[in-house]
Amino acid sequence: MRLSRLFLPTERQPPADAEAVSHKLMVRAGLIRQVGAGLWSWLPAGWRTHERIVQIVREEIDAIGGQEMLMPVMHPAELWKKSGRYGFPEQFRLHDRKGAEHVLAMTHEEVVTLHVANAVKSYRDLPKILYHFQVKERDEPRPRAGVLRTREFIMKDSYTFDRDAEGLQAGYDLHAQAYARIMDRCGLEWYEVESDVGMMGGSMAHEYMAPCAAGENEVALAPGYAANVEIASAEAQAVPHTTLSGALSTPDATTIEAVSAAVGAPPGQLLKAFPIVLEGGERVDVFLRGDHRVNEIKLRNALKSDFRPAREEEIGRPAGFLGPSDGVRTVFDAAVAPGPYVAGANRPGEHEVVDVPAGERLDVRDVVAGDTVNGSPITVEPAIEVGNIFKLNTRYSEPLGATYLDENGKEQLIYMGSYGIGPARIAAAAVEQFHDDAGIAWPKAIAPYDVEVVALGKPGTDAARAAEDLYDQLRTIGLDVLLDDRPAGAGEKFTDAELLGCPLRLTVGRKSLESGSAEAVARRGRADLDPIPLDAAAEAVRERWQDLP
RNA sequence: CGGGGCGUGGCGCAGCCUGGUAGCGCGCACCGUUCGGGUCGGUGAGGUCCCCGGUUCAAAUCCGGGCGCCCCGACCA
Repeated sequence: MRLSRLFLPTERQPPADAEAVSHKLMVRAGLIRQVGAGLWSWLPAGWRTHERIVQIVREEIDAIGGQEMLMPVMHPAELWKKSGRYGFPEQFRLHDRKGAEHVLAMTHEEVVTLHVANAVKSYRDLPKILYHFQVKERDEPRPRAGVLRTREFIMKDSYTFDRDAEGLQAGYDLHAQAYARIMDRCGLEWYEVESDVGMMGGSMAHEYMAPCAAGENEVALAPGYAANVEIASAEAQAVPHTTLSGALSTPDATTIEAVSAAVGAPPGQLLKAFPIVLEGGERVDVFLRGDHRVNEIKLRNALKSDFRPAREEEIGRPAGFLGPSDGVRTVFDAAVAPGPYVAGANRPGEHEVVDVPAGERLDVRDVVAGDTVNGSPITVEPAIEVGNIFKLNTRYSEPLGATYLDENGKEQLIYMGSYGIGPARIAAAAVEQFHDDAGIAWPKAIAPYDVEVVALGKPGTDAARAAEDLYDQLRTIGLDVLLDDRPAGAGEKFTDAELLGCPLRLTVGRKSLESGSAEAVARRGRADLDPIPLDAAAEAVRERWQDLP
């Protein structure tokens, strides 16, 4: 492609409101443009990257037996009512001219299950892996960071259909393998982490996380261990017990910090109260060490019930001075070692030292850096979720009637899994992970173009002709080449090339022609490579190419 | 949903407080110059100042309402 003809509007300055690196650079490099909140266009060069990622995903899902198809974005609302997923705040709803209700697809479990329910009759039809790349519409409360969190985005979603849990496990494992290959081929740094399955059913889930500063998730990492902090579990660092005893006057001290200061004990020697009401109405007081935070997802999972914070009148004791009490079910976090703690005295203005007995514990706290897993301290890093795999079991086959007849002619529910990947997020994550002050440094598998040839000197000069010739040579060996043939200065061309971030830059100019070569620079690290002899360019470039990241 | 901020040529901004013919840098067009890190000089095009209403002789500027966008937090089944 000739840069003189490419629609690649680069900007010297980033959008004023951009915060994330990928947001700034992708806009500046002319890859994406905003249309509205969480609504983005992909310009030609950006779309090339998107489609290269798509192709990698396609090849790997095909390789595990996936069959590509396409399902619509607009669905009859009835289908979602049937599955019990109608009316989420994130769901776009609309009416057609006859007044019939429709929704825009947030995902495609309902539709794919509908087809399978209608078409699959026998165990002989199973297993199946079906997938498509399709637009998802989610009315996010807060779209952000360019293409990282949008209201409309393309997702590869695949679905496995199996006769039982073992079959599902096999499909799940296949996807885990495919995902690992996809992440590697895309050149990302990534982790597979355990994740929460949510309230909508399912029994196992993993997320594929690309660590980077703009990440919205946090992952806890230790040798051999990786988990979303939403569910991460680790051994807390021990703290010595308090040496205080008896009643302590703590007027107005209703926060951990205030109590800690008032009694002269570090937060870890305090008990923090978290009064809640379970779904069924039961009151529970959860107590954690004062230096820990409650993790509502872990708490919900541990209690096997949704809950809400208790209102003051339901607590019946002065909020801010809560301690263990006989009248209420009491739960201690796993990090609360038996022994004395400073806790609320259940009277205003007073705390007291209470002895927490040994007994049942639930792990309901957020892990923090320095906690240990198998003796190794964990770190907590921000990361972007670029993919997830999820065991649905019979969550959708049941309401939508997806069943088959087994060998005994007995009707059985189909076991399902669902597996998503966001190509846009992979692209943004790659930018986040691989950039420098000058711009993007794409992994070679997903760069908009493989090589950018920079032609220096005026059109019609020897250098310009040599650049054209090099451009032709490289294209004949199957490389995607961008030729900067614009009538612009060298500085402008180099600056734009570095912004766009193609992995290999070849410069042809008066200087390089003296030795009959093109200068070669690897974008990653801006490293000078051996020059490319122009009379045997194809071979030499092929060689350099292999070593590029 | 809570908090904060912004809306003025394509991009980045000033002007608003204190009302009086809309400005700067970059970009763009043309001419010349330069031609290996955004060269230099000249000429020029381009704006419903987010929208509606009000105050006023006069509103980008003051007042009221609305819309849009961004950031932080909550949320993200």
